[in-house]
Amino acid sequence: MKPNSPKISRSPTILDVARRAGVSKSTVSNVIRDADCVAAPMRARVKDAISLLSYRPNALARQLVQQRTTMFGVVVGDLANPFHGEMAKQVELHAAAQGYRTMFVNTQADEAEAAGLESLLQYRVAGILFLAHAETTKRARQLVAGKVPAVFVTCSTDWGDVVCGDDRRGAEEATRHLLSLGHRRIAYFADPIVEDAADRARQTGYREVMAEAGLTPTVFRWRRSPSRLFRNDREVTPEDVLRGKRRMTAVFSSNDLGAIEVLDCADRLGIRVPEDLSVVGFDDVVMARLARINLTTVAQPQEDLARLAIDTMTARLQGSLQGRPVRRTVELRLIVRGSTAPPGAG
Amino acid sequence: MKPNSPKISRSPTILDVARRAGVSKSTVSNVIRDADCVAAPMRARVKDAISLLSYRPNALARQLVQQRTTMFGVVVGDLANPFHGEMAKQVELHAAAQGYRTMFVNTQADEAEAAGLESLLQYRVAGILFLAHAETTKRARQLVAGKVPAVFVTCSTDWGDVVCGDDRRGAEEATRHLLSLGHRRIAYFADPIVEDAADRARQTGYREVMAEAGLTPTVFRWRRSPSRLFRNDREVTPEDVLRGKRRMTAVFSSNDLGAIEVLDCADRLGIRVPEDLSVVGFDDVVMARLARINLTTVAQPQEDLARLAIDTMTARLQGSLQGRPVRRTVELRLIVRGSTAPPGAG
DNA sequence: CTGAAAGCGCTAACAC
DNA sequence: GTGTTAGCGCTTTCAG
Repeated sequence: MKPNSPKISRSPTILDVARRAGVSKSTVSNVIRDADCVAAPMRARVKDAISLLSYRPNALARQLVQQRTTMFGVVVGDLANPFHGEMAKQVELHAAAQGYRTMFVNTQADEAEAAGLESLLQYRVAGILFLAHAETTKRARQLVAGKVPAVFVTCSTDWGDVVCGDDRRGAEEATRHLLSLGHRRIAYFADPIVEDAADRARQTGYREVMAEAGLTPTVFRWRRSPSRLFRNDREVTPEDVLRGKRRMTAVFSSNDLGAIEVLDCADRLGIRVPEDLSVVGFDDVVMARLARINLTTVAQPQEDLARLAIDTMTARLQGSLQGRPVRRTVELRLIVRGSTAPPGAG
Repeated sequence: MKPNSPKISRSPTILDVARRAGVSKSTVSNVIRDADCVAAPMRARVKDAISLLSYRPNALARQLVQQRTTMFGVVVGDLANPFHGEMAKQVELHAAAQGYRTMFVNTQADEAEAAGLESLLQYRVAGILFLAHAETTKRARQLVAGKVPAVFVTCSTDWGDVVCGDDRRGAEEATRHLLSLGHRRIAYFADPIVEDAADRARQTGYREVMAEAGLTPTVFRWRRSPSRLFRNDREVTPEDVLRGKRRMTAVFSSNDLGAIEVLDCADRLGIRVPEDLSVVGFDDVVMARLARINLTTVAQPQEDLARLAIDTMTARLQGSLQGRPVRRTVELRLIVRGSTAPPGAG
């Protein structure tokens, strides 16, 4: 109604700044974008007006007109999982260092993932980083493939760039470590929360080294809630595996959480680690370092992985990386702690 | 140059859909916003066009014109910390359930926090949730106070809504538990990563119950990297505290991570838990449940905290909550596990 | 119930 | 160097 009643406390726009400084919109725009075509005194005047009004550029408007955003979508399996939490942190850190904000999408349920991805795409994120991904999910592919670059960290796919550790070599090293200690009956325990491709690679490393040594690989798989152990879809108890004459003397777990579960079982069954049972994990989560856990494990260099992932993403965005998906791996190294020893060391 | 060369694979806009369906822009808009003023056949025609072109609304454009976004900023101290990881997960989940996306800002360094907040404000986030906050940071206040609603979860301030556990009562209960087991020399160990206000409240609970029982409170504080213990700014070793005639028989730690650190020390010093030393933590991180840790602790109901935080935020946004900052607390409860026992139980 | 028109705050040519 | 102008993709009055 009253034409000159000011809208209360609307945040100032570039136009307000321009009026205040007595210049035009574009001069202000030039100043805030650090364009080099503005005279020093003019620039100072504009900057004064900016801080006077405490003007803050509207990223939405800018990105709308520029037709590109500086946001990444990050799909993370479960932030409560310490490995994912740490990875997420590193990814956010490196993205921020490159001027990108991150939108997180927690997922586990398939439906949530699809909805989350859809929403990320509506925000026109510049790219999507997958810190977890079920390969079986064809949905993700049809949703994002070709629209924005996707890079998969610590998980795998054939339709996007992949950054991960050399899982197979890592598993080989772990298995060799157990062999060199004198173990012969070494089991592989698969935790289903490990991505399929990573699990396969680790399993392959394990199987190969076992075969080389003339030993039979034995693979078990956890099923969650409540935790139960399966071999070839036949349920077996941890007791079956860890007790008796034909018992396993060592377990190589596909991740640290699984390894810690094995420690728990051992404790319950009164089996001593490492005297009666050696355990090796994978990831080197912070927890693994605790004196009470003290787990021998294959360390994943989370910071390197995150940096490489962000670098790959920005390379795609700048066009310095083009064409077919690439796969970049980093070396893994075994950290020997107190959960492994020669069999019968007690 | 060639006026009819189509821009290659630009994502379709509302206008493309309108043309394809032979209607006007606003009709399409009415359809995608589920406005009830569109005839069924028309709506169907538009929907066909939408899926034909696989049109996806541009959230940036929408939010620019609506002058409000559906994004929350989330300031998180350290995602690698399992308590924060879990909280972050719950917050993301509940925000998503209310139709809000979350932008995470990792912080620890003061500078990073300011830069992160600035960037969140440029994105015009609808509100900011603090999952960690150093009260000393006056910067945050001048940056966000009055601009967008802020809610502080598990940390405190006087310039925004606060959602947290009843730290004092929780600490009282923990201390009483130790007293009732027969302990008299009970120390409080403060971990500096716990927010100041929370630490104060927990300490108060501890001191009060000690005083009631006619006992002297004894407070120690960790300093990080390398972990060293201080009392009144005088360095003392864990050995001083946990060994000898005047040794403490119980430790109440301001968080689980600190409590686990105490377990580590005990292990190194050959002190048995709980026979020679009882330990109580705070938070109930997943780790605390491990058989090897098995920590008695005050549980924070992370999901309740997250839900309450999001509810508070949305209430502010809808205007159903107005005026001065509110403080909402949830009850905490003690989980008794294996790290506590009567003194000299061995 | 549908369509035309006016912006949201900003950038990016392109004249002056 | 600086100002003018035309949109970015969408919502939202307001006439038909």
